Amino acid sequence: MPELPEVETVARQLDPLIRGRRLRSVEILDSRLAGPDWSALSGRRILRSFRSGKQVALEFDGPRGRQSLYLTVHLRMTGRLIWVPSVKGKAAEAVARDAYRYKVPLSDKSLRARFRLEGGELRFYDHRRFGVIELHELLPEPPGLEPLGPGFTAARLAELLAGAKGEIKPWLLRQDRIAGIGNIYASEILFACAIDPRRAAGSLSAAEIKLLHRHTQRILKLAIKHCGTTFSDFQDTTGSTGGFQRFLKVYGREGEACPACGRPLERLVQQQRSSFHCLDCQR
DNA sequence: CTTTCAGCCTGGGCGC
DNA sequence: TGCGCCCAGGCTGAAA
Repeated sequence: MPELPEVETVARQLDPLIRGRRLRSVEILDSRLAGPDWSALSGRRILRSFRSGKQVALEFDGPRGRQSLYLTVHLRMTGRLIWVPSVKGKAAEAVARDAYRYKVPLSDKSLRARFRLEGGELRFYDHRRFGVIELHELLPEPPGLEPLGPGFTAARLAELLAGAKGEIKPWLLRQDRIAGIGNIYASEILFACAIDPRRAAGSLSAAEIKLLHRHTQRILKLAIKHCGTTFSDFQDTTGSTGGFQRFLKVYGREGEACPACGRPLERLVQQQRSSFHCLDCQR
């Protein structure tokens, strides 16, 4: 689930649930996550939960003059952060199940870490175990531009694209250029711009760059508004389930009619990732 | 320098 | 029921 809008959704939903709570203990259930000295967090209070690039970051206070610590979570493909309040038995499990619904449901087998806080625990589930959790004294800066920040302008985008090599769709996935776009939104953004994903990144006209700038912001903001995209077998939805999948125009729709012209949409593979596009609408 | 491409993991889904 | 293959919202690092 983890592109910018989904990570933003998780960080926002988590914030009011865990802000101000003190951490009691950490239990790591996956040896891949065993690196940091988790005891450094014990007794510290969470100041806020926010997004940095595609990562969820939790700021912990620095008691007695010590500096803050930042816990960063990269969800990669299947990571999930679930808040389970300390209520009795079945009710707590129901909260965990309903907090977010995915194609791969929560199971105890994919529970990788638990952060016990006052009043509940923050669980990290990760079916495929690609997720990364780190501890930092200074918040690491995302390598690329924040697309919803003031620095992301059409002019800046044009500068970045001026020297760009390769095709535009893989370029949009480069986190060291723009931080936050992933495989779903790259296809959706290019469809909105009517730009062929195979176009050379350096070949976009000034008008196309303006479109790219505008639709990148528009689509990311719209997806955040709908709590991101959830691929799910569940027909049942809850308030915190992503709703943007209803608005996907091309992603995952190979063979379906283009919403603009009706021609069957195509799937192609670029750098081992699927891209979806319309041969007529995108040039 | 670029670009490709296996690898990291754990399945689900499909064709045979 | 089983086997082999392809697929998956991300990213790294080695090879070419």
